[in-house]
Amino acid sequence: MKSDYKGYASMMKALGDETRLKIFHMLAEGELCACKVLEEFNITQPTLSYHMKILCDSGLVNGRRDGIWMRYTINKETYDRLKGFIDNVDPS
Amino acid sequence: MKSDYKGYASMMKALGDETRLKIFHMLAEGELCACKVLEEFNITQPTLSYHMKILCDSGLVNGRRDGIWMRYTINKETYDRLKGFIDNVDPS
DNA sequence: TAAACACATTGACATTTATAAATGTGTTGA
DNA sequence: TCAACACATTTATAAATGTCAATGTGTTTA
Repeated sequence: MKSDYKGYASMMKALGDETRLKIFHMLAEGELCACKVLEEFNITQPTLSYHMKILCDSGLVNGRRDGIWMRYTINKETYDRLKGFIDNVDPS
Repeated sequence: MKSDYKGYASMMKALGDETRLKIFHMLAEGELCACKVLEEFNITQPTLSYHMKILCDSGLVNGRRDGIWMRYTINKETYDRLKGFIDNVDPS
């Protein structure tokens, strides 16, 4: 049960970008398709796709195909693990 | 009270590196001087200094001079803000 | 089957990051 | 004052990152 620093660091890194952090917060409201996310930012579609890949690779976000669209949600299990990790840091 | 995404992203980025994440966890046990931290890693002193600067700049860590040594602690206030931010993401 | 749509991948590029070697700075003790 | 110590800063460099333009892929509909 030793801490998986590499995994947690990759989650932190995924959230350590302003665009991705905002996306993550948007997903907190519920599932969104890529096109809806894209509307909120001044970035190109390939750039969004790149960011979504990083979020998904970190495990914090799930993506599923729905016909034409990609719908994204927060992976609650991974997210809870991250919260647990963060909360267990108890500065004396 | 709009979210300071830039600030939170910089905290996440600070923790989004395995070395810095481990340092942060070490500091959770209490104050440490740079030399003690350095013992735990296979990095040079300038590299550690670089990482400590990033942690301090993010606001998550405080450093204070104590004679010859630099002693580091977790900045509880900033850390609590980060926890609050993370906890307020409520995936539906 | 072909066109249109939503998204992914590739290639290129500028910027940022992590690292070490060399050097600088501030503090203590002889 | 000088030497030694702990740490910071500078310089250089290789690797990673964020971005876009161009192109590829899979899906739906005409």
